Amino acid sequence: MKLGSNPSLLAEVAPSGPERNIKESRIQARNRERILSAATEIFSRYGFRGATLDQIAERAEMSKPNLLYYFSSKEELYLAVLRDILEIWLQPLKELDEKEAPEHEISAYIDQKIEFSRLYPMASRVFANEIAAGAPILKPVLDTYLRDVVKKKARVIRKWIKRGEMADVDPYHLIMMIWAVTQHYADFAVQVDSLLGKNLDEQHFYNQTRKNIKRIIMKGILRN
Amino acid sequence: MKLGSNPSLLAEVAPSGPERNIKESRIQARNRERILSAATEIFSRYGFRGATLDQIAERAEMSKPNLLYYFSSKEELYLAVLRDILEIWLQPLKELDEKEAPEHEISAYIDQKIEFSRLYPMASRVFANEIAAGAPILKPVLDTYLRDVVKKKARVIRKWIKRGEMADVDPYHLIMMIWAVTQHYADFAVQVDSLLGKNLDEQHFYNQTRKNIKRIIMKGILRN
Amino acid sequence: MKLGSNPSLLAEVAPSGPERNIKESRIQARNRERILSAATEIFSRYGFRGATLDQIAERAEMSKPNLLYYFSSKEELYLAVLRDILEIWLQPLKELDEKEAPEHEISAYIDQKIEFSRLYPMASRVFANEIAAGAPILKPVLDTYLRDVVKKKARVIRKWIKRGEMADVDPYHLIMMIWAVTQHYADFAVQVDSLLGKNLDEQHFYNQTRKNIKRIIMKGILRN
Amino acid sequence: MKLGSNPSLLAEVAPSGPERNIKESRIQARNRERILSAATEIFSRYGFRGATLDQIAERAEMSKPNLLYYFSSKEELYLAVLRDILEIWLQPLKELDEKEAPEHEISAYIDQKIEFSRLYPMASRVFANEIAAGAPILKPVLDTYLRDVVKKKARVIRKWIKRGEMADVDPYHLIMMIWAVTQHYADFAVQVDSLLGKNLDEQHFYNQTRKNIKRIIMKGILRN
DNA sequence: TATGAATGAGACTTCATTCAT
DNA sequence: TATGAATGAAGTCTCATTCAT
Repeated sequence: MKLGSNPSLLAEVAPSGPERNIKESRIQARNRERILSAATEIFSRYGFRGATLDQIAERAEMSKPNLLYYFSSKEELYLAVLRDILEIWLQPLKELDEKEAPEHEISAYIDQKIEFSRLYPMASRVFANEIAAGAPILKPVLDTYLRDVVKKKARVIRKWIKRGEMADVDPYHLIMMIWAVTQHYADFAVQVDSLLGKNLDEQHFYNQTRKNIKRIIMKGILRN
Repeated sequence: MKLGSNPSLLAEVAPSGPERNIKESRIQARNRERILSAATEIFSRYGFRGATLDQIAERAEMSKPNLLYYFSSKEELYLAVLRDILEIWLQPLKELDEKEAPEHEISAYIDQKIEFSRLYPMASRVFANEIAAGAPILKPVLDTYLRDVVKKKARVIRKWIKRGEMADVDPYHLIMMIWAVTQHYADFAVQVDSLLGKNLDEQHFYNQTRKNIKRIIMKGILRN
Repeated sequence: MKLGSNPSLLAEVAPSGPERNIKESRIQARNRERILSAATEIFSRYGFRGATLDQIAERAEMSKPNLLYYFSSKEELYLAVLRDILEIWLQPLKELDEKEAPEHEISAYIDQKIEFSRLYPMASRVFANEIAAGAPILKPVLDTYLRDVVKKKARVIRKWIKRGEMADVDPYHLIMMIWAVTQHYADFAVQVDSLLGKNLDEQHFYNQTRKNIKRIIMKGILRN
Repeated sequence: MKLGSNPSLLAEVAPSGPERNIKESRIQARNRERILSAATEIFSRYGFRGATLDQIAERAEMSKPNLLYYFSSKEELYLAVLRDILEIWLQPLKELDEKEAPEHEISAYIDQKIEFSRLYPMASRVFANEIAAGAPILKPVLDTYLRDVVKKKARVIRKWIKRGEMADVDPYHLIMMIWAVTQHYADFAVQVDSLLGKNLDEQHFYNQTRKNIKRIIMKGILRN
């Protein structure tokens, strides 16, 4: 799934009409994508206020007024970026299946979260910044959409516990713990680099990371 | 330990002399403290760029030029805030003692980190924002000071492992995992609130949190 | 030659393309010129630090941010003004021709310098202020460009002396003397006014000036 | 004569009273002098607006409020500096004596002006800056005091001309020419340095200068 | 769809000056 | 006489946004 091309949360007018419009629509789609990608990068580096439309426009190889043709304000652009992120970010959680064994499901979930950190570290940091700043923009979405998704999955975990398939831990805390641990490698990347050195083989690093996280968490939720 | 009064990183002239000087020095100390406290709050809410000296000055009940009389630029103020935070933040880690049992030491460490999240959530968020933004200011400190402190403590953990007192986990990943999990409750407080509801008893909430985190991590590092 | 339209030192994109571009480029050229003219006036009156962008923008009938759209900082604007001045100022010197008689050449040079003082007294004063202040901005240009131009012309004068066509005076001192005397009437205009009264006919005044200066200098360098 | 200690133009309350006051008055005198000297240096480098009281106070090794105790505003301090300069600057002109031969008198005058440039280049530049900036502060003094002194001496020169002791040149232009040429070496020192190189022996340089200037001017005003 | 030009609202910072002691 | 503390006014510069084409 590509950032900036998520149709479910980002309202897009369905292009319908003569061929010329279709072509233009392709340009539009490409430009939107380029903008969102550039914005993600710049927002992740400088935060909402720190980022400037100039920087984003330059990264997207586009004039500032043209950028504002696609997203009519800085805030709107920021919101679009956040929505995209949230969707990809929640996708794996939605897939937790109570019919499967918790070991398998939770292990797979951790894998996917780490993969997200590896693939979209900048997106992850935009999200982290927004939340750490008190979610001025995203609060409503957190209070409704996020809350509902998590509530549903907490129920799944509770079922596993009731069935005696895993230890009796608070589902919410477990979920948050997994989030915290897996995102840490994206959000605090500089710090991680400072500690471990930057010259590590990325593939190897993420394997190590995965192994260590799983060793502790999976053992921690085993029924004893 | 109070924010803004840390003498080890923030150079403060020791007030010694006639009474008049002491009094003036007290004004200074009090003002510095008020500024640092106000700055922590504002920076945590809006990030470095998003925060304005106007806001900070108002919060500190002080004119802007007077604020700049104490900290000669926004960046210097920000740096002072970060230094203070880093020091308090690392203190508990420094206390890990290889002569004690790892269960006790790590348990105590987790307690202290959670306590920090509870007492200084805003400070924690300033730090998180800085790191997520790529640590433009703090990078040098991370690469030297932080790196050294952690290296020393990684050695302690490795000794415990060698002595067979705990499971064979990577010390760096363990430390980062504890950081990730304990800070999450400060840094992502809004998100936590959205999920758990805000009307929870703080005391009870942190007890729950502590219990759940420890249950998983302590079990996860048990020698099997 | 008009101030602010000097293409040799002040990079200007050559306008070439469809009519629309030409028109816009004309706006640019016109605005640049207006700004440089206004800046010369204000800088001459208040010096670099004393001048404010507000004043310059108002004189140029333009908003301050728009002014900064053309010259991205006060210093850049100042530099542009100085470069323009230096070029016009040195032009006449470059024309000294060793194949002609020194009387004719030096006489013509004095004429041109006085004319410059008459036409661009403000520009001359900006230059004088910069140099008197230690040339914080212009030093590098003086050390290279100016130095080279003068060195070349000193050689011309030495040739005249060798050929016995004029008295044996130091070329550098002669050139500086001419500068000093001719610029005085622009740079110290207020003082001149105070002494001679302001109600003098400008044409007549400059004729008098020219006559007196030439009488002394030309006689002074005659081979005896 | 020392800069900053000129009692004729700079109003000083005559200290009279008990011994203690006299002592303090000595401190006062010393401080005034130090301030004026520091101010001359800073004003010469940065102009009136460019200079800051902070810089001057630091150079004078004094706190800013204390400096303002002696000169109650920046403008007042600047005026004091200018008055001092003007006095020393005019002194030699006042000594032109019609009873002596013009060659001797004018030659001596040039000597003294060059000496002033050599001894007080910074003072000379403060003056130059003020005049080039339109003499916002000094205009009244120029219009009265300076005007009168020069008028008197112009009469002396006219007498010499009438008596046939020198060529028939305009006295005002002659005086201004001497000013222009002799001050040039102080006011445009950086430019002179750029052209001639800085590593010249100062003594030798000024001898050369004097020689060249006199050769031209003295020859120029000879009766033919 | 695209962009050069323009601007109002502010942000940081400096600085002469005053206050209180 | 001296100075730490404080501030109002102003200055440079940035930036999201709009205008005109």
